Amino acid sequence: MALKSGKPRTTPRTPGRTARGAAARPRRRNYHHGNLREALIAAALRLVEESGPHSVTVREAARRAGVSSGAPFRHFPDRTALMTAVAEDAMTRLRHEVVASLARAPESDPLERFRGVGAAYLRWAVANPTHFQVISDRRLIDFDGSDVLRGANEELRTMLEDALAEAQRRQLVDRGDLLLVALAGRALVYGLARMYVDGHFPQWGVAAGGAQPAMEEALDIFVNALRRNPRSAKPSR
Amino acid sequence: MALKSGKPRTTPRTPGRTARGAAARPRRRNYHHGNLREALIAAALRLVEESGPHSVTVREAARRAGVSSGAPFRHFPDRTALMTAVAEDAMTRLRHEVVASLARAPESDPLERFRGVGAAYLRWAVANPTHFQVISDRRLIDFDGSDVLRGANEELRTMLEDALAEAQRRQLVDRGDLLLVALAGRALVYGLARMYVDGHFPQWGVAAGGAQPAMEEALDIFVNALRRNPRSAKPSR
DNA sequence: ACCTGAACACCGTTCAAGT
DNA sequence: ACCTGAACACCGTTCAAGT
Repeated sequence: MALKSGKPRTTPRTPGRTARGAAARPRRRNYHHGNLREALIAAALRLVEESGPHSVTVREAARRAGVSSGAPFRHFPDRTALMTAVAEDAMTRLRHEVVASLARAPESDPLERFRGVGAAYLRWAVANPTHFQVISDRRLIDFDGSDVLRGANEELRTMLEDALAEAQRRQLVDRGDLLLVALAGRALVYGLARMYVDGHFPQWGVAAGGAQPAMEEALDIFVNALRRNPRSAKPSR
Repeated sequence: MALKSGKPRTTPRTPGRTARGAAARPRRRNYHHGNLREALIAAALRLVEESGPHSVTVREAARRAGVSSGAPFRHFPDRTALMTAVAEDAMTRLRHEVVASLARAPESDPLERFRGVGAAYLRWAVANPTHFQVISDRRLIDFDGSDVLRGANEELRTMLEDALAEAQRRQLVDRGDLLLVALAGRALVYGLARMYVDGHFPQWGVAAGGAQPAMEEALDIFVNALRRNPRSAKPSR
C-alpha cells in the first residue's frame, strides 16, 4: 500500500508531563500507575502521523507506552474509543486554526471571512493529512458519542453560515437557500481536502508541490462565482 | 461501528456462468478447477456491498467461493489486488452510468452537460455507496497499476473538461482557468459524494432520505453561479 | 486500582504436499 | 496447473491472576 511512512517529527503535544529526569523513553517499566490514558493517545497520535489511521494498532500503542497488550482496555473500551480520542485532539487543533484565521479576517468583508474559513480548513488538512483522515471518517471513530467532535463541527458550520448570512444581508452575493450554499461551500472544501489525502491530485493535473495553491484557487473560483455581479443591483426576483 | 450491513440484494453481476443445474450454492466442493478468479471477485463485490470495503477479507471471499484460505493467492498477489479487481468492476459501472447520462443530455447545452456528468456521478455514489468507497480510496487499491481505473478516470475528467470548454467557447460561463474550474466542479461533486458515504449529512442538516435532492441542489448552486450573468456581455478583462 | 500475560478467535500470506 | 491445510506473525479483546 502507498503508505510511505511520513515525517516522524517529534510532536510537542501533551506538554508538561511530570518531569522525570532524562528524555522519557517508553522502554522504562517504572509504570504500574501514571497517566497511561494520555500516553496511549500520544502514541496513537504519532502512529497516525507516521503512517495513517490504518497503522494504529492498540497493541502497538501499548508497546510504545511500555505496557502490556491488555492494559489499554482499562482506559478505552475498544480501538474506536482510542481513535475517537485521537480525533478529538486533532479536531481541537483544526478548530483553533480556523478560529485564529477568522480573528484575523476583516469584519467588514463577510465573503472574505467565508473564504477564509475554507482556506484555513484546507491549510490544516494539507499540513495534517493523516489527522484529517481520522476526523473525517465516521467509520473510524464514534463521532456522535463525542461532545468535542460534535461541538467543534457545529462551530465550524456556524462560522460558515454566519459569514454567508452576513454576505447575503449586505447583498454581496445573490439571495438563495443559505443552507444549500453553505453545504455547497463545505462540500467543495471537503472535496478538495479529500482529493488531496485520497491521492487524487496526480490524476487531475495538480503537481505534488502545487496542491495548496491549486486548492485555494479552486475555492476562489467558487467564492467569486457566488459574488454578485455588481451590474445587477436588485435580486433577480 | 456504524456498519449496519446494507441491502443484501442478489447482484446479477458476472452473468452466464457454466450452467450447472440448481442455484449455484458456494457450498459445493465440485471445485478443483473452474474460474476461481471470477468467483472471488463476485464474493468480494458482495462483501463490499453488504458491509463496506473493510469487511472484505481474503479468507471470507475464499470461504464464499468454497476454497481454502491459500487458494486466492494463486490468482491475486495480495488483498490489494483483489480490491483493485473489485474497483475495476465498480468503476466500469460508474463510467457506463455517466456515459449514458451524457448521451441523453442535449448537445446544445454544454453547461447542462457539465451538470449532468456531476449529477450522474452523484446518483451512482448514492446508489452504490460502498462501491464508491472502493474506487475513491487509493490506499485500498492499486489505482496507478490499473489501466481500467486510470482510463475510466481520465475519461470522466475529459467529459467534464470538454463540456466546460464548450460552455466557455459559447460564452455561457465567464472565461477562467479551465482546469481550475473543472477541478472545483470535480471537488464539489466528490465532496458531496464523500460527505454522503462518510456520514456527514446528519450534521449538516440533510435528512436521511433527502440526500439525493440536496446534493443535486448544491450542484445547481455551483453551476448557476458559474453561469454568466447575461447583462454583462464581454469578458471582464 | 491498575497492570500482566495467557488465551481465543480472527487476519494476510507462504509453502510443502497433494490431485 | 491449481488447490489444500498447516504454519507464522500478526490483530482486537477478555479475564484470571498478580502487585
